[in-house]
Formats: sequence, C-alpha cells, structure tokens
Amino acid sequence: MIEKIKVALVDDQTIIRKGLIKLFENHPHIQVVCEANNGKEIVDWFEQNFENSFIDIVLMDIQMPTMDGWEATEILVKKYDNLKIIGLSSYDNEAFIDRFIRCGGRGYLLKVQEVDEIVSAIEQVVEIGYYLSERVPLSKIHELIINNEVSPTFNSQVLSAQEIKVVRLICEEKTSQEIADLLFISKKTVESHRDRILQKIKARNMIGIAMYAIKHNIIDLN
Amino acid sequence: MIEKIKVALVDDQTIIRKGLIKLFENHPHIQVVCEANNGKEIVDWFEQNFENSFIDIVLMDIQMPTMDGWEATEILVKKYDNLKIIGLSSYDNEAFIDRFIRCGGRGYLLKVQEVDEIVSAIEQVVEIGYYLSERVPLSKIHELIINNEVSPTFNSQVLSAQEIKVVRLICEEKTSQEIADLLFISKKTVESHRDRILQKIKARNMIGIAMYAIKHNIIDLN
DNA sequence: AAGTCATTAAGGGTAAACCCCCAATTTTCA
DNA sequence: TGAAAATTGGGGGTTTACCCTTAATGACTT
Repeated sequence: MIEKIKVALVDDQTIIRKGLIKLFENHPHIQVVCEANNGKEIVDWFEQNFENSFIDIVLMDIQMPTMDGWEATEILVKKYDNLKIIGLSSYDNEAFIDRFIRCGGRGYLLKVQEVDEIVSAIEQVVEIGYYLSERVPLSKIHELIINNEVSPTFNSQVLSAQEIKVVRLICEEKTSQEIADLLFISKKTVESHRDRILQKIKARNMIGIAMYAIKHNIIDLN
Repeated sequence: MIEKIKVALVDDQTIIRKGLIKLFENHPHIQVVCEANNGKEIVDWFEQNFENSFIDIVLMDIQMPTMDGWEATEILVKKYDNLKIIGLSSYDNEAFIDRFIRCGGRGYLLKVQEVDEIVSAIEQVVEIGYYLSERVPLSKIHELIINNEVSPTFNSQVLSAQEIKVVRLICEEKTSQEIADLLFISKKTVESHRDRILQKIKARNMIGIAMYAIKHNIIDLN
C-alpha cells in the first residue's frame, strides 16, 4: 500500500476547510492531517508538531486574519526546507501570485477551479516540485521557479514602511497636511513620499495609489 | 419520514459548491437538488425546472461573474413569491448586506461561519422566514424584514447612471477635463456630478469615491 | 399640474494636489 | 567601509480638486 500524501489546510473560511476535508475523506492518495484558521495557527502548529507529524503539502489561503498566506509561507519554507506550499485564493491577480511565488510557494490555485485540479496540483507538486495552471496568468516568476531562481527572502516590496503608512492614510481620505500632523513630519515630507510613491507605482494621482493599495493588500476593504 | 429541505447552491467557487454538497450529502434534513455557477445559471434553471422541481432555499453567493447575487435574488424573489434566498459571502460589509436584504434576501451568512450555522440558518429561514446572525452587523434593514417593510422593487441605487460613468472614469485616474471630453459634456458638468457624488456618499475627496466604487462593486479590481 | 430628480452648465474662490528642482541625515546592505 | 536607499525638509510654480451658489431643461410621479 502506497503512503498517502499528507496535507495541511489553511483557510479562514470554515466552509472551504470542512468542505475540502469531506471531499478528501475517502480519497486514495490524499490525507488531511491538519487544519488551521490562519497563518499564525499553521506556523504554531508546525512549531509543536513538526517532529511527530510529517506534512507533504500545505494548501494555503492568501487573505486571512492575524497572519496572511504570504507571511506564513515565507516563514514555513525558511524553516522547513522540503515543505511544499500551494496557494489557494479567490483572486486571479498577477501581483498576488508573483508575491506568493516569491515567498516560496510552489503553485497557485483559484477557488473557482475544479476539485480534480486541486488533486492534480497536489500530486504534481509532490512529483515535480511545482504546479502551474493554465487558468493562472503566466508571469516571469513562473520561469524562475522552474530554474530554481526564486530568492527565498522576500524583500522586494516596492514601497517602504513609511510610504505604506502614507498610503494607508491617503486611503482614509486624509490630506497631506493631515498626514503630516498624524505622522509628526512636515507637509513637504509627506508630499515627497507621495511623489515618490506615484513614481514607483507609475500612477498619476491618489486614485492610482488607492487602487494599488487595494490590489496589493496594503489596506482592507472595511 | 419528514420531507427534506430542498436547497439550491449558487457559487462560482467550485470548492465551496462541491464542499457543501459533500457536507450535506448524508444530512437528515437537507438535500441539495441544484447547483449553479452564477446568477444567470440559477435564473435559467428556475425558468426550466420550477414546475417540476420545488426549491425551499437558495444559498446565494454575492460576487459572481455573468450575474451577481443581488441581481439574481431580485429577479427570483419577484417571480417566485415563496422562494427564500440566503446570501453567502466572504464580505462582512454592511452595504453589501443592506443591498442584499433590499433585493429580497432572507438572511446573510459569512463564509467564515461554522457549517452548523449554515444548517441552522437554513432551518430558521424555513421556519420563521428570515435569519439574522450575531456575526453580521445589525443594520436598520433587519428591522424592516421583521416588520415586512422591505420593498421588493430594489431601485434605491444611490448613484444615477451618469454618475456611475463618472465614478468609473475617476477610478481610472482621469481628471475632470478628461472625463468631460470622454462623455462629451462640459468640465463644469463633470464637477457638478463629482460634487453631487461626494454629497450622496458622504465622501471628502476622490479617494472616498474610489473606495465606495470598490465596496459597492461599481468597478472590478483588474 | 406640481413636485422631484437627473442632467446639463456656469461663476468664482480657496485649498490641495501635482510637478519640477535640490539637499542633509540616517539606515541598510553588500 | 562605502554605496544605495530611506527619510527628512524646502522653494516655487501650475493645475486640479474642492466648495459655494445658481439655473435651465427634460423626464417621471403622484
């Protein structure tokens, strides 16, 4: 009898988690051995159980509270070399995928994809180490995976910490003067940051900054 | 033997759909009799099968391609008086919920909620006609359901057609002059629209308009 | 027929955004 | 250690957004 592929599920949506468990319940090759609500939970779980319980594949949601899938993936692949993590997201967004692969992910699935595709993605990652779907738009990063050129340390965030603070306040409809007062810096400095952000992300005005912030998960929609 | 509650599932995410089917597979009270990928599909299904196959409850996703959950709900409750539709969304957003209830929905569930809560929501809607969760923020609309004061004709879209055109162009980083040229109207008219939009949605600047557009699904993030 | 609302348009003023330029200090990283 | 990047701050100018008011037209409703 062949050993089953041991899978961990990480998703904040209970329906997805419980649904996948049910779907894999009697599967001949796949066995769900762990479920987690968010990135923090799976990192903690590995901390406590890695010695005892081996995991082949993690199915990792991206948008999650407490700790998102990018951060969790980066932490886990650094600690556990052979761990292979597949992203599982609702968003068919190239920036999301790029970032996930840069964080060390081995593949990216969309929640609209068929259940069979999830199974074959898992099997493919176990066999050849990565999974690329036709549904997922091809990006330069994909070549990098194949050539093993992905830098595991993900620091290529375009915007700096201070710039992100400014972006967040811009998205709260604050003016430059108000942002200056809130960050205890001069209005001119805020304008410097704003101009630099516009340059970096190739936007024309604050609307472009807001759109960028949403697409790149710098702010949440609440 | 008691008759099972007949449920239709509408969600573009295959995992959610197939997962829920598996979860309800051996349930004593619930029977899934129909699944649809989007609003259009469920409306078409009812068109063809309503005579033959009775449905008690529709579990309806909100964000879907082709036709969203709001539109589909509005169409279905108008045609089939006794049909009860429960929203099932990832977004804990008051505007989304209000709109869904105004479209004739009887309840709103979040995908992070437990599977048991879905079951009890279904049962509650069958028994008393509506479902309110503690997890879903209370809004004035909720009282309306209880008092049967929900107007089935949903026309309370805050923004007019022209205003929405302006909003879309604002979100494309266009200036008022550019929008004027694109819509063949004067720049001053565009400014009128912009000011009126700001008033209506209680925003301070164009960032507020962009955020509103995203939250209210006026634009897509692509 | 009166009222409401959408759409159109304009005048005029203030504040903010946008777009250059430059430069000092500190932090970070190779 | 030395270069690059981040953070800070400023001068000065043009454009746009923002905020107020008014008002004509047409369409739809009660």
